[in-house]
Amino acid sequence: MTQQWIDRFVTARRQYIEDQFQNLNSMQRQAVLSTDGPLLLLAGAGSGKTTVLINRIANLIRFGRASDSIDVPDTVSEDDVLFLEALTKDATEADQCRADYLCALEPPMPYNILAITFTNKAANELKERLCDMLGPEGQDVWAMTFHSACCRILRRDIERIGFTCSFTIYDASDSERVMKDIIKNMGLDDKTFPAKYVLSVISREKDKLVSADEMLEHIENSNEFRMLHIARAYQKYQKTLKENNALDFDDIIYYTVKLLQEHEDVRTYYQRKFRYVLVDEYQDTNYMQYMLTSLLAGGYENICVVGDDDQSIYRFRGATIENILNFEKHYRGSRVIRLEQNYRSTQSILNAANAVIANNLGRKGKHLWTANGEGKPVTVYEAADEGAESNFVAGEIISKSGGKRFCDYAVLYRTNAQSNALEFAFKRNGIPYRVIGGMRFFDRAEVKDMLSYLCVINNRNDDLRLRRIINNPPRGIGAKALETAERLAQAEGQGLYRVVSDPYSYGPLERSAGKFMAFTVMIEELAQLLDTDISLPDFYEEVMRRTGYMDMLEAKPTEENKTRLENIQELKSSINSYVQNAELPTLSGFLEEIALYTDLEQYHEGDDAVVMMTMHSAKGLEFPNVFLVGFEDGLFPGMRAIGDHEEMEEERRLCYVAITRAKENLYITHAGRRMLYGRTNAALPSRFLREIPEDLILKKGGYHKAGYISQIRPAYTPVKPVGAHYSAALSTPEKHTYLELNKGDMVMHTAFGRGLVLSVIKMGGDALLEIAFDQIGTKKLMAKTASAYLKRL
DNA sequence: CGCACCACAATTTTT
DNA sequence: TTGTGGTGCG
Repeated sequence: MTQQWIDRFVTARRQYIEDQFQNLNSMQRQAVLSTDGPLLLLAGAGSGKTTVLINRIANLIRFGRASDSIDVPDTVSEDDVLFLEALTKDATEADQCRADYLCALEPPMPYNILAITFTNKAANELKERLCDMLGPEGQDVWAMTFHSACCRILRRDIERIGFTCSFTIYDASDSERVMKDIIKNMGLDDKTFPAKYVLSVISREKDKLVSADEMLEHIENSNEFRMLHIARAYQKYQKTLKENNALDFDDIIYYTVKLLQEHEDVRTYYQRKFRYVLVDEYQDTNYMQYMLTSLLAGGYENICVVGDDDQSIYRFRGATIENILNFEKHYRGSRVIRLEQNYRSTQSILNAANAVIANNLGRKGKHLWTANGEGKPVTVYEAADEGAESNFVAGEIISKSGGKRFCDYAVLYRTNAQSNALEFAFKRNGIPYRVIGGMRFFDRAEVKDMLSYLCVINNRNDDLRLRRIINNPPRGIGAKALETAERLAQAEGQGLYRVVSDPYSYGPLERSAGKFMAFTVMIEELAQLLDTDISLPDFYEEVMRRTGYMDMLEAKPTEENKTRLENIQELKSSINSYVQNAELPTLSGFLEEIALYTDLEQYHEGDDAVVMMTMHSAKGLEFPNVFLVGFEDGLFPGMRAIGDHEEMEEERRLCYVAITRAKENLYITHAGRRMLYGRTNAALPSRFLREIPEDLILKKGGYHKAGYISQIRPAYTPVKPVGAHYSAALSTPEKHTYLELNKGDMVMHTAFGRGLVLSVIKMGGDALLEIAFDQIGTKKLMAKTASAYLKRL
């Protein structure tokens, strides 16, 4: 064929493929059709990014890189070109088949595609929608979370780094237990070295891919004794976990990266396997996850990341917004596509969100718009206290809903503790509600106990779980006997189970040997049971009985124990559903699923109830009516964020996420005083409220008029009030209208009382004041905001 | 060994 | 105010 024919073919091919994605807008389609090389997809809230992801994968499987390429196979004839050009929208099935065949260019198999998400929920949604679109072969796409993908990789090759493939996964509380023991054993004070803090330092090191030894090396020549101890604790912690054949959440990714880095054959295997890598919620990835994805995509460099820098709200967990900001530096020749059309909210809601987020400096910049229409203004309600605030929310829901479709309403707050007041109001008003978050099913003691039995049966090296259950229910194995056994195990460099299962070989254990024996025989019998063809649920039933756990609960039928009994029964239904869904159900498979599972999905059970959750948990969700409560400085943005620029930007992103959850109606409420931690404090409206243009806001609520504010707010005298500027000045004081204070000044605050200025730090046109108040202690205040309430003494 | 009592701290938490 | 974890006693 001549070049002209080839060009015509490429054009016709592109046209045909484009026609297959008519349901998308042009930016979305561009994202779907850009198959080759690194691609950064900046997808604003509600811009249909999951749809894009699914269609992109569909395009890859169906047409390979055809939509993005000028390559034409030699087999294509002039006839074919004419056929494609003549093809109409209502082509016969046979013609479509021929067209598909002609257009496909090196299409990958489903298992050549890796699509990584953060949550199980997102992964499941992806899988489901893929299967809807592609049929059963959608199952073979690697659509899973970071952690489950890594587990899958590790189960295959982890033996190369000294674990066995039946490894256990430790959750945060397991890790804490281990660390507490280590701190104690090292003779360190658990006040100066709280396990949580030590673990967080370790977590950050792991994120940087720094091993315990490397950390110690770095620290050794400095004289940071604190870090030195932590580095040693890190070493011990990793050693303990290895002995227990256990990995924590960070290890799952850390070791996968190490495995890929250090074993060329493994790396090559996956780099050849994954022709296309897609990463969802890229703004939430940390360094380690960046390394992982970049290693996995290192073969073909076909990496597509989807994210929204404005929705990065997990910095505190190590997520680094830099990954998204630096994508174009990390991957040369990358393309960037912005999805800014929003299909979720009204323009008013988007305007509010745009206005708030515009105050952030470190961002790529996006401007959401919608064809949905203006919509109603944002309702802002000022309440006297959290009780009144809750009543307003309850009242509004009752009058608006008319008792129907409660599930169309969501209440979002900054901290879980805020749900209490709301729950009272909802109960009083008979509004059905559901609180998401807080205590999770698999965190309940009795559930963890039963799971611990299963863990020990699955992995006899799991000392941590063994210790949890060895005397639960009580078997007369006391702390003393256990301690002796542990010392023996330590001395021999063996696992606890080894010692305990052979107690007669150890003199010091003779008194409790019988009891140890009885316990280990029971475990062994259960383990043998597993080798028969017993079903997993039946097996679990046996575990509940033979361990005596059920008897223990039935023996004392208190209300509490009845609930516990129900909970361990409920675990059986989890096993049931696992068995039904898994291809090849195994105990270790179930345990892995549980370990990597959070019951966030509980929300989609579909009962008609108002949902309450934190703004963090609401990410990715949407509701027709959203209430954002507790918009007060000190609560949202939180105390810690005030005066810390980075933190403040993160809070603002959270605010942006919260606002963009609403489809039709958005309410924002704040209270003049709020009880927190048993203490009532005066509170000022959140600065984020002031960032929303007034013309988008409809103020509601009589509290303002009831005069509370005018009581605490002293007559504010704006500098030279002139005509129309007067009201503007009232709501937003201009630069330098604040009280100029110096270190050492005594001040009087209308709400906080008398105080001494400890420090003044200038920040732009504002200043951060640190004031020690006589009554309530030291507070950080922004001069601009506080000036209205402060006077010099 | 189990229970009661006290001290203490307490954003957010996809895995 | 709430929950949790550690300690000490019966």
